[in-house]
Amino acid sequence: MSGGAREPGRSVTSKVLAVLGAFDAAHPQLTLTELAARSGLPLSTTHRLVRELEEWQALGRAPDGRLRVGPRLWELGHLAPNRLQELAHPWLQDLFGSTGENVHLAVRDGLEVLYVDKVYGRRAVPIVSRIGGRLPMHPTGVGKALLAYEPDWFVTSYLARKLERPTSHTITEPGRLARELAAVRAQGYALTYEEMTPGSCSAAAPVLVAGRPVAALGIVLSSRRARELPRLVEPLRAAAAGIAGAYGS
Amino acid sequence: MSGGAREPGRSVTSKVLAVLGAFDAAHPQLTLTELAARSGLPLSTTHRLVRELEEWQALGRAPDGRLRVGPRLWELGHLAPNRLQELAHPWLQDLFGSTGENVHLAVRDGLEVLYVDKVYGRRAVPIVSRIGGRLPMHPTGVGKALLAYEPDWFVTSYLARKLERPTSHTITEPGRLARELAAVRAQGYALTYEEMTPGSCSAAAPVLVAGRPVAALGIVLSSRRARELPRLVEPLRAAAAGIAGAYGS
DNA sequence: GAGAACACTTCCACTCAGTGGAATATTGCT
DNA sequence: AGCAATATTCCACTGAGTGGAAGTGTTCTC
Repeated sequence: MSGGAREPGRSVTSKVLAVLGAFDAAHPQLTLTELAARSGLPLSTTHRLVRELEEWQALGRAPDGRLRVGPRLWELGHLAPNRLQELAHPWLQDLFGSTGENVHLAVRDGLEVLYVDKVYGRRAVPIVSRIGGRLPMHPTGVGKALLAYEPDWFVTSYLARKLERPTSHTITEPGRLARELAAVRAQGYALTYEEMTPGSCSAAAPVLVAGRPVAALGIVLSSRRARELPRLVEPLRAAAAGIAGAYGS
Repeated sequence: MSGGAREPGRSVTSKVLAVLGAFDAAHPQLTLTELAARSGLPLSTTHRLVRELEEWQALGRAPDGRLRVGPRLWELGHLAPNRLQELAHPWLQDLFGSTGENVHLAVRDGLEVLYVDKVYGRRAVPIVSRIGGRLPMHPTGVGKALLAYEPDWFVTSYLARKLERPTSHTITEPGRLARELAAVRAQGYALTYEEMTPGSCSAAAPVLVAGRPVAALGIVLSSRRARELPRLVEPLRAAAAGIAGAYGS
């Protein structure tokens, strides 16, 4: 038999979405073969879909010929209204203006933090967070700030899993992490030291609206400057409170 | 006959893209009926596609139930690597820091400017440009800065069309616009006064790499403060030159 | 430079997923 | 309530989509 019998029960739309969904922060560019493997589709099917998506500029090519998200999706993505970001951005900007440090805003999405906005200047420490990117909660400042205000059942189930350990400073022992979160709740902000990336440390404060952690505001600097963090906590909390006030109304 | 004969010659993928493409800056949210009309698809087909796209969070719902671009596309869009933005952002940030004014970066795409980045603070004048948005070239500062450095044939064909006239200050008379562009080229920057939006004025400088206008950097303020523009031109040009230097290498 | 390993592209007979007009349900407005 | 606009479901028909296999190009290694 030469003709292909179609695999039953899968819509074309879902295949298009599988192709798009194969791209993520860890795999921003892929070869056709990788894309086929990641989307679970036969190579020839992937090839045809890619060609159409490329024609529409939904996908593009990196200089080396690998596939990546194209300009049309970039444009489309920016159409998604994001009330939180629009409203919070001026505060991030102010905070950046008064401190000169990397500032970012994140929300919880599932068991991860999703970065929603980021402001950085010329002499920024290179940091891992990028807008639209995701990181686990327990090694990040914003993650801890958010997690500390989640209900107990959520925290318990979060801690019950095997926790990733990106650096040797990452706290993964459930008891210690639980105590850490209690401290965050008590003082109203979280601190990290090289728990996610060697060489950087951070402070973060939750944006609490009616007691619910709708977002967290974080500030990141080189770990050599860790002792400057305490000075930054007050402006950080003030900005977080400002965002909370604006968001609540 | 009750069953639908399929319209021949159109792939499902193209229909999915037609649905997504129906959203633009002028129509960020649509009802199902509007969406069907804009994408040129039958209502029932649109409905089925929308349901799948919604399930995958490629589309979402506004509070009033209208459809809009969903979080998954927002996330996907941010994966599109944008070398220009990443590299230029620190300069916009610096420029904002030293002036406190709205700053944005745009490229030419076809006959329009496409806004690639924007930095604004708490007391920003509300301006029309938004990241991912498009505007015509002749009424905007960045548009004029870009157009002035395009080859003659391009400018001629641009001016030959009927030009939109968003405000009474918009220059649409081809001869006058051509002279304006010559002046821009002579002085190295463009100025506007209420040509796009009543109440705002702007200055813009091209980012020239090997003589080609790869982008333009603009600064926008309330038109009541138009006389402050000249002071801003030098830092603006310096930042544009900095971006050009970084981009060229 | 022969040969292998890999990545990409094209081909084509088979068949079921997608189709869209019409019927029905829901919502909003007067 | 009565009407209009909008959203959702239904279903018989069929060609668009399918994917294995063969063909082409590119990049290694020996």
